[in-house]
Amino acid sequence: MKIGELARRTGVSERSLRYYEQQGLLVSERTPGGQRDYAERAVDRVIRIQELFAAGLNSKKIARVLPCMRDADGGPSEIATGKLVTELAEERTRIDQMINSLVNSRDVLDGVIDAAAEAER
Amino acid sequence: MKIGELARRTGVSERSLRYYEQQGLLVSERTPGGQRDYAERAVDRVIRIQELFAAGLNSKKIARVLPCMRDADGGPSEIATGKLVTELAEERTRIDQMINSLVNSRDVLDGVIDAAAEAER
DNA sequence: GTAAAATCTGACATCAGTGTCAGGTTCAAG
DNA sequence: CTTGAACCTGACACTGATGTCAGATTTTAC
Repeated sequence: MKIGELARRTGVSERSLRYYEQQGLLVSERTPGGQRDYAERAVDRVIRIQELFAAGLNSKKIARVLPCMRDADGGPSEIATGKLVTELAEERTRIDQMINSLVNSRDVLDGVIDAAAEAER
Repeated sequence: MKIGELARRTGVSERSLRYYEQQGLLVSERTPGGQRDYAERAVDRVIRIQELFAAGLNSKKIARVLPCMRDADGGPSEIATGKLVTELAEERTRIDQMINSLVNSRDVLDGVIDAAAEAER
């Protein structure tokens, strides 16, 4: 599939898809004319990348993690080194805290929304 | 309490505290000499602000939400308008999606970490 | 073959919170 | 007093993913 379709199906801009490739996060075949041609699995991969970005990992770290995760089809093509595992454990902790923080914020917003509904009646 | 102590107790830099004040998110008394003097409740407030930032709200929106939330001591000093409620509901949806995304990423990292532990033995 | 749509590369802009530094003032302890 | 620590304002830099635009090329539809 070409870049336009991938962008549409993932909700990620073409700009970002090219950037991901430049950062070594995403690979593509090329047509004889030089246009990108993506495999079907690219869809899942792009979504994972987006999620990892949202989780606060930068592209360098994502590039190191990606080969270690189980792909849609097969098992992981690489095993994380001890150093990477340590770093990922830290990220994991951070993500956990982030989730707690988000849950708090969600509760706060709910409180404000409820108070407004309460006041209305 | 002065800015240094507040920074220490909240883990937020002095720079950020001054920025919050500039954005109308945080108020402070001033000593005769012009130095900031915070009330005890500022601690909780700063933490809330940080959480709302982490949840992706910008300072302008936070400034609108803050007066509508229940403070540590009393009830909310303002009730959210219909327009604000609509916006907050959207934010809430976004935060929910964000949480889901983070949970996914956490699971992915766990998978990588587990696979490494698995491989080691 | 032609025209429109899609894609290519490269460059520059943006966002918004935060880091950092400079030069000056205030505060608190001895 | 004096001195060092803490604080003040103002300004500039940065980060790094993403938006956007220009000009050229490829692809697709007719």
